[in-house]
Amino acid sequence: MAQTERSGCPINLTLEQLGDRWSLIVIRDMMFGNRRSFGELLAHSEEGIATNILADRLKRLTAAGLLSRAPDPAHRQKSVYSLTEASIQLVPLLAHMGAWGRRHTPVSRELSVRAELLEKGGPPLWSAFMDELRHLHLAARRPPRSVFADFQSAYEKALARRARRSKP
Amino acid sequence: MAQTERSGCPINLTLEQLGDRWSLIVIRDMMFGNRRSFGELLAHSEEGIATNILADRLKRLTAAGLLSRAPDPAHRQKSVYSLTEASIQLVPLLAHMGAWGRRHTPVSRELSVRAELLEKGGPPLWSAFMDELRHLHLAARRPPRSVFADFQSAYEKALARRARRSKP
DNA sequence: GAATACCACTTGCATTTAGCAAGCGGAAAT
DNA sequence: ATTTCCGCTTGCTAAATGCAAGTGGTATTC
Repeated sequence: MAQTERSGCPINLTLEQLGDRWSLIVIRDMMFGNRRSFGELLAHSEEGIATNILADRLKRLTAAGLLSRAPDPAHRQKSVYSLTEASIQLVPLLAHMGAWGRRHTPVSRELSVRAELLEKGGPPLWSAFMDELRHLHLAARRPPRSVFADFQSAYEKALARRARRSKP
Repeated sequence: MAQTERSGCPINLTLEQLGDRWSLIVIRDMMFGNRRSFGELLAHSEEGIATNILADRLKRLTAAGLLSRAPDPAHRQKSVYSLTEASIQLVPLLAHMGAWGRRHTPVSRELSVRAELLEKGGPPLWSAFMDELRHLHLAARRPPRSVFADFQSAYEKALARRARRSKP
């Protein structure tokens, strides 16, 4: 989708930037899954993103200032992609998408736990998460608590609960 | 975009429902512009939606339970489209899209005033607006204040301010 | 050093979606 | 009867997505 600026409405302009099938999925995976390289994003894509689409989106989002890219100091073939302040500020938007989706679409329980926590935690939790993302992606100071760790442990609990529930 | 349920993640499922170029634009126009017919949505489309896309989206959103359609009692050729509870619950999402767009995209001042009010008003204002939309679209009780009227007058003030500013 | 594996894409082709504008058929107005 | 209105539909082109093989450079293994 070309950047066409069909109108100056903020909702429209946000959609022109992010309103395709895959951009927010890439940002979600970096944000919640801490995927930072092409290979990680590809290998762990729940939705099965194609290589050409992933390459295209990483390039576009980087050009638009929503991601940044640096060489991986540990491995010369790889780049490390990071969120920028602009993409970190999408946390409330993604939280609302998660909340709406939990209510109106047939979500899987395990993949919903983060959305549930974000909804329950509200704006204070979102701010804490954004601070943590600034630490992980922008070299900001480490915040006192890890929202990320909360998400992970809730997800693992949900997986364990499911494994227990599916016992014969 | 076919409904493929590539994963059970709520963000992904929300995107599968609404993550195309036009669905949220149609919902926005119904919500904020009170456009209720095919002809109105077409004639007042700031972004110039094409007739085949509009027809397709109205059909899809209706089938998905995000819009409802009834014959227009005043005019036999027309239908009246209404938001449903599911689409009314998109207000916070659209509010956040507007807020993000105001910060990160080159918005026009006049078309941003609603987004600015929604951001300033926060969740209490969103709830009031949703109640008003339930009145307008779902025959719920009329709420005490009109958020809609606030939006309109702010928009008209911004237009007047622009007209005054462009005087030679 | 040669062979193999890894890495991030790129490519070629098919399918789907968006975009433009004329066209269609029925209803309403003149 | 003719013209206009109304909500689409259609035919065609352009753009985006999707699949899977291919490419070229780097790193590791034998």
